[in-house]
Amino acid sequence: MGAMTTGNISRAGTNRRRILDVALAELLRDPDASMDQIARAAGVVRRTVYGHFPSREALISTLVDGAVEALADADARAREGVTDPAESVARSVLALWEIADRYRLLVALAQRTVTVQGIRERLAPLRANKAELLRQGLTQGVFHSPLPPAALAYVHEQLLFAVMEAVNDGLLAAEEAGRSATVTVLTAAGMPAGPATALVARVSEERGTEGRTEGRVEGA
Amino acid sequence: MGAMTTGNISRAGTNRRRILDVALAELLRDPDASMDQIARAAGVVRRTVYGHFPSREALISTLVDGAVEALADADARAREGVTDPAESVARSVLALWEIADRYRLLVALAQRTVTVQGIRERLAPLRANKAELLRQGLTQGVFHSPLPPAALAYVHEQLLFAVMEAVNDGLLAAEEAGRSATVTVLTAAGMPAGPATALVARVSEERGTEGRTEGRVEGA
DNA sequence: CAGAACTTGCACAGTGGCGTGCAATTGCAC
DNA sequence: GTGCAATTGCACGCCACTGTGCAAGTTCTG
Repeated sequence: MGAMTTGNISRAGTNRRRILDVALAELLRDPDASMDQIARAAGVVRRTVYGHFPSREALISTLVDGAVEALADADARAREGVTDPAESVARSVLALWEIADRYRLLVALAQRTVTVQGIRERLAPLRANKAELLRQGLTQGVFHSPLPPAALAYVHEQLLFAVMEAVNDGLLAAEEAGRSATVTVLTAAGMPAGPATALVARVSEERGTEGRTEGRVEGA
Repeated sequence: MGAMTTGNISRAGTNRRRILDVALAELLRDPDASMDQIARAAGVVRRTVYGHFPSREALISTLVDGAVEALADADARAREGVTDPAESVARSVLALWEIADRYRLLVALAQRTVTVQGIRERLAPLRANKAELLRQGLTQGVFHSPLPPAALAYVHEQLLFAVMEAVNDGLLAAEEAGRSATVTVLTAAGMPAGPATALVARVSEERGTEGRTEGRVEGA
């Protein structure tokens, strides 16, 4: 009884596919989604999922492999025959975007672990400040970007994370990283590389000298 | 017996502080780190942690609040009295970086959920391709960046994630997003905004017409 | 030294997830 | 219809983690 929920599409293949699709969505919405959550979301019982995938890990592996393969293919196809680096990058990104867009709702939300979720939430005020700053810059013509200020603020935030990770992985010296990150943030906002570099050099010089009040913050 | 492990620094305050420090590291290395892992890493028994923080959530909250407060302060101080947007952004980022650097090992690694971890791992080959491409562009003078190619590849990857999230949050139209993201990637690599925009317009136009082979991919 | 504050070690109940086994049911194919 | 494959609905056992209680220590403070 009660087999009217989503209709029994049955015939394994279809179900397996559906499980994979739904699992992608569920898992990236919440990386800790349980097998039961996934199963229910797929309109299926937990036991059935185990019928298709021996373990949680196997399911995830299948998922990731598929996505990455699609991305790699798109990237390769987009770039074949193109020699100019800039055009190559452009084609690559555009192609990747099309694929990634399918996973957009998913991949992007994947960054929201419980922990990271909380952090970025409380970072919202900072981001708002930065957005306002960017808006001014765009209006004054100091910056140029097709992105709205708020989106640019997101970009800046993630950009800093990226540079941090680069430092962690030894791709970049920690001392240089701050200035490099700053220059990159400015250029990402559409400021020409030359002036951006000069500005950062000047400001960072200033900070190095006059800025040193030597005291520690008093608070806890 | 056996109280010789790390030496009993005792006197609560010190311990509480240490627990917070270590917890930050552990939690951001693995957002699902258990109270036991944290306690052990702090050279303390699980029960002791509960002596300082009533629950896991309370611990995390304390942590995040502290970090965010520090960041907000630094940002505010760096920007006071500065009117030029570009300089303001530069000062802000440099200041934030100093603070964030403390959490670098931590925050950056936070993105490595088990799920995300696997994804980015298998994305490595793609990233390597892109790094090589960027290297060429830098050599040829098409791109300009203080970052080494490999680090720039990280930046590009995260940048795409950022734009995806912006789309998800309704800050940006999905159709425009691909092109905007591409322009931003190019400018972040140091390409001037004007040419970047033109290039993307041309390429994306091309893709729109000639590129449409209308067929779906045959594979699974 | 005495007492207070803090830590430890152990034990406990509760919860929630994983992976498996098995019998019953449902649907598809021939 | 008969058979076959997949799905279902329970049933487990197992493990890891959370929070709490309590009786020992241990170390600092006065």
